[in-house]
Amino acid sequence: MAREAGVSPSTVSRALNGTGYTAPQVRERVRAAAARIGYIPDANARSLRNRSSRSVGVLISDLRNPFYADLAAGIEQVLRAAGYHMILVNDDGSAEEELLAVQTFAAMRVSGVIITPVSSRSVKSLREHGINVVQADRRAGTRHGDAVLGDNEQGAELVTEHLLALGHRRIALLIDETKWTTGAGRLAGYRAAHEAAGVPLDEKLIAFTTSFEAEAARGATAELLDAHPDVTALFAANNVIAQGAFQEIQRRRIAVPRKLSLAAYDDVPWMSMVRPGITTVTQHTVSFGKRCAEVLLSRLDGAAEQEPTIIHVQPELVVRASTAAPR
Amino acid sequence: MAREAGVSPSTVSRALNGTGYTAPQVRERVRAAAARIGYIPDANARSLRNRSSRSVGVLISDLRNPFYADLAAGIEQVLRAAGYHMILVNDDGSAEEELLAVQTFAAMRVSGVIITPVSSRSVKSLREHGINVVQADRRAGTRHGDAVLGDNEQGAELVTEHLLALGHRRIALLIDETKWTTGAGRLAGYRAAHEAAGVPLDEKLIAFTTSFEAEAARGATAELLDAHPDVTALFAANNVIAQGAFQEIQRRRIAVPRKLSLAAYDDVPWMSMVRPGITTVTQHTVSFGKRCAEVLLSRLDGAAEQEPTIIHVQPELVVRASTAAPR
DNA sequence: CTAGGTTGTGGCAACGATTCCACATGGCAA
DNA sequence: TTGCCATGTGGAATCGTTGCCACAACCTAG
Repeated sequence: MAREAGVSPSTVSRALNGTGYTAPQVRERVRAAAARIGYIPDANARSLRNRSSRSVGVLISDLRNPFYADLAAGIEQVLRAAGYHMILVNDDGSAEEELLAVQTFAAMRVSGVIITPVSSRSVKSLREHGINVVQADRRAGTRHGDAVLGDNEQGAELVTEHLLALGHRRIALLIDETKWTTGAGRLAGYRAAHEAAGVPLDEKLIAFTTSFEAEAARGATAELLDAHPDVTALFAANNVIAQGAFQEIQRRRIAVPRKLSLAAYDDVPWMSMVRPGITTVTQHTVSFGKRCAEVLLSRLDGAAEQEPTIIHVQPELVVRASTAAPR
Repeated sequence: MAREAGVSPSTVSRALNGTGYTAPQVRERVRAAAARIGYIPDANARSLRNRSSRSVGVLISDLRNPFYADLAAGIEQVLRAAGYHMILVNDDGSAEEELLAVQTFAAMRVSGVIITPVSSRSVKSLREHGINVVQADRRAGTRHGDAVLGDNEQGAELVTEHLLALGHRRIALLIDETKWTTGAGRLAGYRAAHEAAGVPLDEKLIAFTTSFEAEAARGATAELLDAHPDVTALFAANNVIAQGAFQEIQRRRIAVPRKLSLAAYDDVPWMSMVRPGITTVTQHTVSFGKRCAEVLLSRLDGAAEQEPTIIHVQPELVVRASTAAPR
């Protein structure tokens, strides 16, 4: 390239990047030569020299789950606009895969990582490598560092309050885990709403699913309905569980909301397509993703040693037709 | 790192990569030192030296569309297992964004790109930069090079045959574009099935939507139903159009399939959640994505100058409850 | 006329890993 | 003893870019 333009490599660099002195006609000559031979500066050489790349690692659990897909879509949109690109890795909820991805990101000298963490080891490991981390949606172990989180407790409280206000007294909670801050928060909100309303809570109405699959949630719903026929409302703690619950309810031809109310957490497309539409809590997932990317970018821009940014995304109750007063 | 292990950089490289001679105890010493200081080889330096990276660019139109999300999920799964990682870029169906992404990929010296192409320029540009390209789902302009495609003509024929066999004679086609091979193929299949059945086709029943949004499809559906009340079946040429059509049908409280049959292309979750379930053509999208990655990987492995691989994924009709004989 | 500043360019080292080549050591056969 | 091969290690060049430094040309003020 330097040969093609008849100048030194230094001058090429200055001309193309606009740093330092360059005579206008030389700059033009270099530009013309670059266009002529289709020259594109090598990003690897640049990263090597600068000790940082324009890449950001994004580590999520399951791209097929619309929640994560929307999150990634929001992240990518903001990163792309800022001239970064996204290395996307699915960890399938596995801590081992997550650690492997961390290795990869470290090797690539990414300028940051946005992660829906599975284990705290990965987050710790990233920090040890001096990589900026933004935890998205939930936090694993560590209480510090940048994070963009939903207010799970408040969201679950909104749903539960809504059901209690309709007159429900036997409200079951279907949930997959409570180790993560998401599950723990939603459970806490469910409890808090009962407490606030002075309604006693039957612990047996908290049903745990055995895996992250919708099919497991369907099974759990079946067991719950068999064991407690007096339940009048079901609160599914995420979109996958809601799917399983909905399928089981459909299979049994239970009239919703006449015989049973159903509410969910996270708004995904099928919830507004089915009849009755599902009452749920939306977290505006695409904007959620955008916020994550913005927090990371401002960390990259600004002085590294700022206070950690913790953003709480406001959950919002979307009332549809799947919830009504019990008979 | 070389200092830490007390050996030369050359030896570190040989020990860690297992290339050339290395004494077992030295190899062990190097490994131990690497583990002790958390050493991870710099991928940029490696890529610079090797003139190739372990990255693959993936360029899709819209991550929020479950078709693309599933495709990307399949691709990522196979790439990750093979030690590659995925740079994911959304082009929002814009040729400009697509070209920008091509620049990025070229700069990164990715070992290949998997693309659902918008314009043929991008594909040509990638080839000119000596980058391996696999076209996924559709082809833009160029007829050669590796590709993994659905058999759109056959898929559309399956749907149309199914409707014709049920006795429908006024079958409308809702479609967004016919410039891409997907749209063109589906239109051709719709025509071919009519031809084969000897049923005359009313060209006015082919309705074009004005954008890629579901809302546009809803509008197009409304106009179509107003203009041609004698239509007994609707064939939506993709999942987004199907969503718009379904919403309009729901809004009008048209009884499906009693008064109107509805069929779609591509199977996405809501289609099996709603009642009646939507009859559609599945392309097994996740496997579709896996195939794309496999084709690329074998191109990277094998001699570069092999014949182009063209894979046609077999479409499959999924009959659900949204289609029935007309009254 | 000279000193010092401004503008513009090239040379060189460095980033970190790889790979060829040179070279050292030791064993073994002639 | 000499020569050769196998084994193992280090040195140096290289990949492409950047940024510091030196230096050259020219201008301007004293």
